[in-house]
Amino acid sequence: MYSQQRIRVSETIIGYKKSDGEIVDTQSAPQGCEGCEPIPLGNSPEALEILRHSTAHLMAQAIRELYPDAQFFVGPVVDEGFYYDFRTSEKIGEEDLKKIEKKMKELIKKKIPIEKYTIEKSEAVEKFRNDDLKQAVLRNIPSEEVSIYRQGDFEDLCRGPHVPNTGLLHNFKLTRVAGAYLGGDENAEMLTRVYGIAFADKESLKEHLKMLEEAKRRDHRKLGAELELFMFDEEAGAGLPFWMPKGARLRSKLEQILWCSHRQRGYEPVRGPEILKADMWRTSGHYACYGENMYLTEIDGQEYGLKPMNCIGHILIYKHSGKSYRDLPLKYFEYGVVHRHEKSGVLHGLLRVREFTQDDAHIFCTPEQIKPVVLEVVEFVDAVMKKFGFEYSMEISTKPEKAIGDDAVWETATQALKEALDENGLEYGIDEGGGAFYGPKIDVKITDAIGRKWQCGTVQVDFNLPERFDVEYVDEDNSRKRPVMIHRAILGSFERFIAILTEHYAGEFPFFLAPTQVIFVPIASEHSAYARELSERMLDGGIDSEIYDRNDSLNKRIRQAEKQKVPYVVIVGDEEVKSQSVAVRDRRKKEQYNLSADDFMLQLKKQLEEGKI
RNA sequence: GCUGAUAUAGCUCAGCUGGCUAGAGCACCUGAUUCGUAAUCAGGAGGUCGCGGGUUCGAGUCCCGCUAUCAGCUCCA
Repeated sequence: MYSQQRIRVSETIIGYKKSDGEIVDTQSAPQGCEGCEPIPLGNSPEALEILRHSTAHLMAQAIRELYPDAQFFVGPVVDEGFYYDFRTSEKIGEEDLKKIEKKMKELIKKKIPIEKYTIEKSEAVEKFRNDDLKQAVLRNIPSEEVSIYRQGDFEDLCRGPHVPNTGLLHNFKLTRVAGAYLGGDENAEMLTRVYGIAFADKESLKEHLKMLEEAKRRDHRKLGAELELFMFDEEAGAGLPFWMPKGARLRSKLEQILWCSHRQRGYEPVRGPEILKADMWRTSGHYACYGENMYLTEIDGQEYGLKPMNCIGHILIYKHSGKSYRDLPLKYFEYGVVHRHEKSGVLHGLLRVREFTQDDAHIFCTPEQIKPVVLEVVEFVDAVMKKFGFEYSMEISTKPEKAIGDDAVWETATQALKEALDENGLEYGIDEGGGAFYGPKIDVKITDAIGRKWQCGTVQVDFNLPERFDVEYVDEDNSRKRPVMIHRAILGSFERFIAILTEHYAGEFPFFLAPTQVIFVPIASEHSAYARELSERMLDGGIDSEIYDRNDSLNKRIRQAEKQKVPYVVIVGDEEVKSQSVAVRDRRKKEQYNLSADDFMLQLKKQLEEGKI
């Protein structure tokens, strides 16, 4: 991804890779390392590991010089760079990062050697006796010996690896400052965390910073405002999205596409109420397990809860009439609006909200049907993901320690999930013990434009709710049996999915989803009638268009139209009216061409068809 | 929820260490202009400076509380 550095730095060896993959630095192997692969300074994963870890230490050294009372916890390398957690009496803000960077650059110029020595753990405990954070680190180290790295006056307990001296650490950038719980424990003290990124060469750093800029440009919150898709209102409440006309058009198109694909796959639409008596939630277990996330209220002395999930509605509809084995598998689906009281700090545009709509379905089936049903759902997921060009990965989560149901059923269900994926030639990871208490599941994770992973689709096998609600069917031998319930969502939620779509396409939605698919720009006012005529034809064909015929210059209206990122901007003037044609600016092809109005309509209808799943 | 930061017109932002009627660009309204592929000109209107307290002769500016947003942490579709 990043350009290979071409400069002499590649001659500098900063460590060795052992056959087992372990990295040793030059401090640990001053004589070299026999049978090891040398690691030249560069952008290989191993070199970056060393580089970034050392940059983290360099940052700590700079922070110590600027804030002498700073105490350090840990400073690891992570996917997107490195960070260091620490505590100081002074508050550190974004504007202080420059100061720290400056100090780091001074230290780089000095080319301070980075030395390593090893002491007994007990010695280390004594050495850092006044530093409770280091004591916490030491408590987590099982070995009897610990290593310490020293650069100038700065020393830190560390396993390494590090570069030989600070002069090799030119290309870095501190990216943000934030708080982080000590040891990741919500109830523990909060430390200051500074994040940074480092590369072996300047070009790669530049590329990375450009990528971050691009991510900002694609941010669905920014695009959502620019394209007038959705909004929030401070007085209405946090995490409660409003869909504006263009956003609602986009969403409605997605809903319709998905609705058809559900019907074609044999799903029956159902709809449950938004609010149910709290006793229902007690029976389901939500009240106990999920209660703090639920919105509860009292009506006529009865406690009610706004639904955080749609399962109960579907179960009650199933139970309303007797079911036979002939009815199974029975697939109920609903665009279910749910409310969950998410913590205020986690709300994030449309990606994390308090009211959202799931493309939810519950499939009631026999244990034998689990496998084919799951296979069908996975194929459905794959078709949808392919339609939008998403990369995704899947994970099977197996039986957790606290679980209900006997092992044999768990085994059958888990095996069914695995086989379904294997037979579909799909790869998956295993999250051992990560299942829900009622059954194993497959999670579908989409990778978005910035490389973030989002859990969207999910397929869960549930033996619990059928039991709790006494759900039954009559089998061929006239005995009453318990069906299995499969909970599944393909998109996850329309809100989150549309956020990801927006960033994925950078606001340039494919034709079949675009809120406005065509913008007409009549050259002069007398051409508006022709534009209106075409616009109405389009609406008949299910295509949304707008006419930009305000009293502005032609250039300005074209500019405004282009800024909407619509697939087609159509210019019409005397020539077009005369020949019943259109002059098209095609955003996808980045071309301009003329064709007859009829041919254009045909082209658009064909493109609408591309939206079918 | 926690840590830190931010909140000025519909949007993006000025407004120095508290000092007379709070500025700009875009958007909006009116008029002129009717144009062949990314910003025509002129005029106008629009803000109890997020909300509520406090300090002060005087608060957009300082302090406290609340609300919302942002960066993370913890959690999740």
